[in-house]
Amino acid sequence: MKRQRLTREQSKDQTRLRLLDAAQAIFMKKGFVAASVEDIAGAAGYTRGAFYSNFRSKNELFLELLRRDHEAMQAGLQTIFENAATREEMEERVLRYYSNLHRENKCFLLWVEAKLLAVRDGRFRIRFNAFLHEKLEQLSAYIREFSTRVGTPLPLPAETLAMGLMGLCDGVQFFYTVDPQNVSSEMAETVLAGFFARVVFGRDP
Amino acid sequence: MKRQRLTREQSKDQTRLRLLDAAQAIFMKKGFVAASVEDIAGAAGYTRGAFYSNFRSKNELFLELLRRDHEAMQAGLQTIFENAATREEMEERVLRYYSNLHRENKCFLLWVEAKLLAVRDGRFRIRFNAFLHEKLEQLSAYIREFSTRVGTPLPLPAETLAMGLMGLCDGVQFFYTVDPQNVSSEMAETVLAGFFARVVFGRDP
DNA sequence: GCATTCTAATACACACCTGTATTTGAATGT
DNA sequence: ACATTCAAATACAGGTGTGTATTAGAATGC
Repeated sequence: MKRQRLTREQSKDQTRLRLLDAAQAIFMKKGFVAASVEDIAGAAGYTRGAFYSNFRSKNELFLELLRRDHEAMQAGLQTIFENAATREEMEERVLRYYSNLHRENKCFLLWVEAKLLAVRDGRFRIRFNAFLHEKLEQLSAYIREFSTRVGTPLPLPAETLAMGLMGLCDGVQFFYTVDPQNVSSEMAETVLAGFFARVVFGRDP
Repeated sequence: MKRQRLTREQSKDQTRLRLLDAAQAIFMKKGFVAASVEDIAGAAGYTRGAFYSNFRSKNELFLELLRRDHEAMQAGLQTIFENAATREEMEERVLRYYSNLHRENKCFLLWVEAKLLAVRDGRFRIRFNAFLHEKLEQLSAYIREFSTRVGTPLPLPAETLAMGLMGLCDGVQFFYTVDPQNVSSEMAETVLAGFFARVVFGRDP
């Protein structure tokens, strides 16, 4: 266990990372607006000096946070289509992935906060919407890919399906997040699976 | 145009109403957390004294605001089923209502803010979830009513349909609200109508 | 080893908000 | 008319936050 001296770059990267992780936790707990720069720096074990030396503003840090999660989710999506199999297996895999999204998606609240910020801050909106747009396009591409692989034409245009499925998932997850007492994880799954199967496959799950 | 002296009760009701309307506007513009009691009172043409004399807290006022909108929406929903008609006309009416919700729903952002607050404030959550729960139950009831009227069994349990449809609508409207440039009102309508028709009617709109 | 460079801490000056306590003045009741 | 009551304004006593400017000290380079 050698704790050797860190070079400047290593040290700064470490600080940056700790600030990002701390900010994520604080944003989850208190919300973006209520989270102060002091809270974040403090939770990471620094003072505001470290924060402003690493990020121009809270918004800047937030976008970085979203970029991290955006890339992670993109990577997760990619794995579904690897190791192609029979049509039945593909359908089953896609359905299970979709109807369990609400359990995985740890950063959901972050994206909701970001959307609200985007509504009110034009600068932020431009950069944020780039993520949303990319997400929609990637999902559309996967949907087309799926259609080709299973050899069935799509019931609706890929873009329409993409937006509907993302919207549905977000909407249902919001219910689940706000009121897990009444809206159980199983209920959310039932809804997602039910709608997905009817819209995409035209049958029951 | 007689501007006669107001009685105490009238005057207080007026103040209360102005505060509520001002708060709604401010919450929309700046968000609930960023809105200060001073902002609200100021926008209504009063000082904080008037605010605290009419509401216990910002949360309290917020719940009142939600109650107003909740009742208005409930009333809107009720009108669809009045003047029963043929099966085709009913389906058409329901479909049009649903796929245009995102245009009417002026207070959408208020409900998003409320959900975020509910996640973080236990007291608020209990009272807020009562609204959500009631909304879900009412919608389920209407769905059952619809099924009876058109004489077709439901493709999914009424509760499942209710949650899915509400979630879908919320999710799609969020896209539309955040990025109306890329996600047009027509696009939102297409998605809502497409999903609704496939899930509920098992056919294209 | 000494000067330089850069990260993070600290100092500063100011802005804004909260909730309660007290006061003011208009509406009410007799 | 006069005393009472109540809505809303104002006074008060803090508390928290911001961003910049300056400083301290460790890493780097010669």
